[in-house]
Amino acid sequence: MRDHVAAGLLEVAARVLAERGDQASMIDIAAAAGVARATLYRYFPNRDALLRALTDAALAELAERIADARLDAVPVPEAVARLTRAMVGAAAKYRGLVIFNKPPDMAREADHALTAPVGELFERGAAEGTFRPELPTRTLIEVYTGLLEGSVVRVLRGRLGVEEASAAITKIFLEGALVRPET
Amino acid sequence: MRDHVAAGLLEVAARVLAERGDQASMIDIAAAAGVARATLYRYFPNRDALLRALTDAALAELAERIADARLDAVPVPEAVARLTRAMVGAAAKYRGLVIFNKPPDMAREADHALTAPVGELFERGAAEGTFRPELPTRTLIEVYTGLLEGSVVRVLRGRLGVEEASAAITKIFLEGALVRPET
Amino acid sequence: MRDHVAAGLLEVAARVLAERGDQASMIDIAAAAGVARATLYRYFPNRDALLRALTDAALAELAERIADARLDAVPVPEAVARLTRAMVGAAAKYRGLVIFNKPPDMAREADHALTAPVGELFERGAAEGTFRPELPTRTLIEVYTGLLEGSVVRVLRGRLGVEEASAAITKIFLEGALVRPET
Amino acid sequence: MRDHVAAGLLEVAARVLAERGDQASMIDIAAAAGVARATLYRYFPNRDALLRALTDAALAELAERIADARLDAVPVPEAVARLTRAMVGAAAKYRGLVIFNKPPDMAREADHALTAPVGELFERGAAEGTFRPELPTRTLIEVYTGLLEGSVVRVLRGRLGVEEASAAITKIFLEGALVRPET
DNA sequence: TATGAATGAGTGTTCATTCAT
DNA sequence: TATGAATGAACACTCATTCAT
Repeated sequence: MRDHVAAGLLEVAARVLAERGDQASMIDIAAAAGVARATLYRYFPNRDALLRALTDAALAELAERIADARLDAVPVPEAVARLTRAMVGAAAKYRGLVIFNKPPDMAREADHALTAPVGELFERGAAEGTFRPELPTRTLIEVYTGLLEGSVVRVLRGRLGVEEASAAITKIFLEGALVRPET
Repeated sequence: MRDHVAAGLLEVAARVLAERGDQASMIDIAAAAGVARATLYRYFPNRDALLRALTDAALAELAERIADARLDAVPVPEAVARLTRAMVGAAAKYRGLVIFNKPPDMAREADHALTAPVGELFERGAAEGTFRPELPTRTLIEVYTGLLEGSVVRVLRGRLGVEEASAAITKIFLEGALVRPET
Repeated sequence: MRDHVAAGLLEVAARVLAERGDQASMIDIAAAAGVARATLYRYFPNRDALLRALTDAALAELAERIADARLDAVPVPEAVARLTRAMVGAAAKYRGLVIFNKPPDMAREADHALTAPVGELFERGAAEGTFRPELPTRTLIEVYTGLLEGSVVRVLRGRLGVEEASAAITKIFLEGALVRPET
Repeated sequence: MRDHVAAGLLEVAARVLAERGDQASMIDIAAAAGVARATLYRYFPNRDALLRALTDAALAELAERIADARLDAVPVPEAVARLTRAMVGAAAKYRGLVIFNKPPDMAREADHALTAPVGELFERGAAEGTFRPELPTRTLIEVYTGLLEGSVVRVLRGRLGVEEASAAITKIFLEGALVRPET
C-alpha cells in the first residue's frame, strides 16, 4: 500500500518536474498529486530524497531495459538500435530525469549507468571496424548521447513519438540523412 | 557608456547562468560582476529583463552568423555544415542561452529564430532530393535540432570543442557513423 | 485499566520532557512510550492536557509529601529541613515539572501550591523570631524557593544527589556556608 | 552604524527570549524589534548565530564584571559578595541568557566561564578554612550556582531587585537565615 | 549614479492534531 | 480500541525587488 502510494507520487513528481523544470516546488508536486504538502513529506522525508528516489527508479528501469536488450548478442548496428530504443523509452517514461535534474551527488552514478553501456558498445564497434575510423570513439559517444538527450527533449515536448524518434535517431546516426548515392 | 556597462554585465550573467544553471540568483550575478545588487537592477529592472536581454543578444548574434553564412548560396550539405558551425558557435558563446533558459514568453520567438533557418534549409534539401525520402522533413528537423542542442551541452561541459563538435555533427548527421561499404 | 495506562504514559512523558526539555514533541513522547501518536491522543486530547495532567500529578505528590511532613508540629528549622526534602524529592521525581514547564494557565495554581506552605512556614518563623529580622520574609521566601529551584536543576542534571542536595540546602540556608567563629 | 543596530536587535532579542522562553520565534523577535524578518536575518544569518551572539555578549559582560571585581585581592567573604553582584547583575541585564538558553555547542564554554571563577574562589575559601569543612567544595559550588540561578529567575520575574537579591544571596549563603544565637 | 538597508513573498520542513479503518 | 494516514498551521530561511542616502 505504502509503496503503491509512493510510486504514484513519484509518477506525478516526474511529470511536474518535467513540466516546470528543476525549480518545481514541493508545493507544486503536492498540489498536482492532490495531497497536502505534509503528506508528500510522509513518503519522502525531504526534497532530495524525492529526487533521489526518482533517479533511482529511472536508472533501474533503464538498466533493466538495457539488460533485456542483450546488446552483446547482436551485431553493433542492431545493438545501437536497441540501445536507442531503451534509452529513449526509459527517458520518456521518466520525463528525462535520468538525463537532467539529477541530484548533484548522484550525477556521477547516473552518468556512469548511462555512459557505461554506450561506452562498451562503441568500443566494440570500433574494435570490429564498424564505425568510421576518422571519428574518435570518444567523440562518437558524446555526439550519440547528445543526440539522444536532445531528441528526448523533443519527445517530452510531444514533437516526436518514442518510436518515431528511436527509429530516426538510429537511422540518422548510423547511416546519415543524405540519400545514398547509388553505387 | 551605459550600453558598455550593460554589455559587461550581460557577459558575466551568461557565464554565471551557465555555471550555476537557471537557479543562479541575482546575488550571484551581481557578486560575480563585482557590483552591488542594486546596481544590477539599475541596468536591468528585474530578473526577467536580464534574461530577456541575454536572449536577445544571443539571438542577434545567431542571426548575424546565419546571415553571414549565405546558406542559400551553397549546396545543401555545405549549408548544413555552415549552419551547424554558426549554431554551435553562437550557443557556446552565449552558454546555450538561446537554446535553454529562455524566458517563457520568449520561447516562441526564440524557437522561431532558431527553427526558421533550419526549416528553410531542410525544405530546400527535401525539394532537391538531398535527404532520404523515407524521413519526413519535420522529423529530420527535430532530430537535427535535438542533435545540436545535445551536443552544445557537451561543448559547454568541456567534453567537446566547438570545431570538433561542429565537424562531427555535420559528418554524422549527413553521412552517418557507419563505415561506408565500398562500392 | 485506563488510568493505569495513562499513568504509565505520564511517567514516560515526565522523563522525556526532562531530557529533551519543553520542546520535546508528542512524537518523541509517543515513541518513547512505544505507542502510536494517535494512542497518546486517546488518553490526552492535546499537548496541553498532557502537561496539565503532569503538573496535576506533581502537585498532588508534592501536597501529599508536605502533608506527611507535619510541618506545623515541629520547630521551624526542622520544618525547613522536612519541607526542603519534600520539595526536592517531589521535583526530582517529576523532573522539575512542578517548577518549570508549567502550562501558562496553571502557573498561578502551581505557584500557589508551591508558595503557600513555604509562606506559612516562613511567616511562623518570622513571628517566632527564628529568622534574621533584617531580611524581609518576602525576600527570604524568594531566595529560598530560588535556591530550591536552582538546586533541583543540579539534581536533575545528576550533579547532586537528592539527599545530598536536601541536606546541603537546609544547612546552608539556615546556618550559612561560613565556618562559625567559636564563641 | 551596523554594530549599533545589531546591538539594538540583540537587546530586543534578549528581552523576548526571556519573556517567551527559548521557543520564541524569529518572527516574535523581529516583530518586537519592529523590523521585517528578513532584516533580522541581515544582521544574524540564522537563529543560532543570534543566540550565539547573545551568549557571547553576555559572557563578555560577565567576564568583565568579574575581572573588575578583583576577587583575589579581597578576603573570601567579600569576594563572594562581589562575585554574586557581578553574576546577578550580568544575568539580569542579559535576561539570564548566560545561564539558560545557551546554544548547545556553547554550553561547555559558557559553563566554564561561569564555573571557573566560582571554582577558584571556593577552592581558595576551602584552603583558607573559610567554609565549613563538612560541606565538600563541590557541593558548595553547586548549591551556590543553583542559588544564583534560581534567584536570577526571580529577579527577571520582577520579584526581587538586583541589589536586594545580591545582598540577600550573599548574606544567606555565607551566614544563613537563622538569627545568630548570641554568645 | 551607486549602494547599503529593508522587506514581501515564497520554499523546505516540522509538528500538533484529526480521520478512517 | 489502537493505529496508520492525512493535514493545517507555524517556523527557519532565501531571494527578488524597492527605497533612502
